[in-house]
Amino acid sequence: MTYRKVTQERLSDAISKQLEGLILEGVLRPGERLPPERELARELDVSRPSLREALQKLEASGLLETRHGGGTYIKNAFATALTEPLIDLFQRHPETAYDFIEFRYTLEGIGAYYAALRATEDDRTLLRQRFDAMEAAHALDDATEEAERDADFHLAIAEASHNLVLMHVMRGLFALLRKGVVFNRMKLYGRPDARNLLLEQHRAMITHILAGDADAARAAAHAHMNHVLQVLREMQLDEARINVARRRLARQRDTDGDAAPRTPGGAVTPMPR
Amino acid sequence: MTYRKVTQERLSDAISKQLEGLILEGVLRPGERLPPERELARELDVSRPSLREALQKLEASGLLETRHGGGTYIKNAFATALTEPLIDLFQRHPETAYDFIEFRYTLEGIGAYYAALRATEDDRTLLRQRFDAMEAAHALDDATEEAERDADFHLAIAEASHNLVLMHVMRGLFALLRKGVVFNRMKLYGRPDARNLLLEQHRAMITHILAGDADAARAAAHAHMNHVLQVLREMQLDEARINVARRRLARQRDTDGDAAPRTPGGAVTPMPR
DNA sequence: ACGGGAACAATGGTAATACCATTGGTCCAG
DNA sequence: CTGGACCAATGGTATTACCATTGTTCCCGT
Repeated sequence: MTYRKVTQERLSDAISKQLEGLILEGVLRPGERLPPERELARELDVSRPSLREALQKLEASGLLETRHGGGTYIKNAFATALTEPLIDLFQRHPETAYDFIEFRYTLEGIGAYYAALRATEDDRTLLRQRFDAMEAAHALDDATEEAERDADFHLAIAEASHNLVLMHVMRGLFALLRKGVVFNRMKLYGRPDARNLLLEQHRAMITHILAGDADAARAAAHAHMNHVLQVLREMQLDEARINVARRRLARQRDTDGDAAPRTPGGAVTPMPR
Repeated sequence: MTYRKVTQERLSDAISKQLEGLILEGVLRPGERLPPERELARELDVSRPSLREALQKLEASGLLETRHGGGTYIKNAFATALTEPLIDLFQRHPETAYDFIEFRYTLEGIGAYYAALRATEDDRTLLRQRFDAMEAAHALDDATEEAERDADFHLAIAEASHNLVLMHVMRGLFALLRKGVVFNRMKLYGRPDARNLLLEQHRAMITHILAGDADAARAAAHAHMNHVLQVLREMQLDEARINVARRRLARQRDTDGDAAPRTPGGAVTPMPR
């Protein structure tokens, strides 16, 4: 018979494990600042040295960053590892903005779908908060602020989907957006009518998510991303894509061959073109 | 002119760097025992806490092993030197395996869909090559090799989808998979019947992609991931997830409320459960 | 009113010390 | 010779104090 090892886990390991879990689950968000060591130690009811050992370990694995005298901050190692290569890509090939939206189309759809099914009460509260904040920014006519709140809203959905991988990837992508690497959201908001439209699309998403209607939520998300793509296209951002010979070839097959949209029924998975 | 940053390196970092050097240079050999902390601290002329922080970091990166009351020992560096911090993060939180597969379900589906529509002749050639390689490994009964070729095959599909963002994210995911989770795959391949089944699922995918049947390709990808999930589930890997209270709550809503699978027709976007 | 700098509070980094827990050996009693 | 108790060595934890850096606030001189 095998006996359960009573190991007596090391305290610092237990701490780091717990913090690690919180980061993974997204309770602690990237960029967020941790409570000061003294306070955190008191709350966890451990000594500061033990806590520090735990923090050291997490910092070693790239999940934290400490600034002497400035606090401890959460890094998103996972998201950056996954999206870091993309920065380079976007800078050299701006035409990938199309791919970006196409990719988000799928992710936003699935995120909204799962969110409608899985959102806890906490999630719902957060969602409402984020939407209200976005609406407030909208009323203030502050494009930059609204773009930020927009991103927050989408991230809240990703969190509510309770798929950690999806959430982290989404965070990585939005980190790119925020840095303005991909394209300028402000341009999007610069258009007079588009802003209202965007808000309504967001409203549709949250409504269906809160109602628990997964299919409708996904459809709303798809419609939203579709619209974003439309605007993008009008801006001739996709012109640049012509240069990429290989991809043009590929697209030709796609558009020439099957002129009819390959989008099955209402439950569209792939992005209509 | 740019000034050299007068960083004021952290003491514990300096210590760990030095020890690390000694280990990697082979001055300290694997299996060897380090002097007791008190003594070492005295020799290096640092306090024991500082030394301990350094040791913790080295232990976290797998270069050391400490036994309570028994001393500190050098571990074989090369056995663990390659494991990146993110990898063991997943190892320590096995419950993310489910999310991982769920996420891949969507990505593989959409990847196969687009690949069927957009694959160039070059893409098709590469796909065939990768599949043949996988089949060859299968015949050789080499589980590790087959897992590698398996990953290559999936990446080829992502490339053929001609969505650069999708491709890069997929690469990132597989980078994680190759190192950390590969051993999970081995278990997968360890099952006698499963191997054949997996191969057939892959065959279905490539067949439909080459035939340009996007819907069928996506369905095949979904079926494949679904099967992987099934096996994973049988291994009770998802048992560990129970501990995460917040997420359990969320899932309950999902499974209790909507017992009927929320998967519309054949064009399944969300992952059936 | 404005700008600059000094003072201060907050916060991470280092150190010293004491005590606890585990390990492994030694030695004694049976 | 064996079992068990004791003990020393050694890593783990906690407490405390103080130093170093950062960021802010607020006052003073212009």
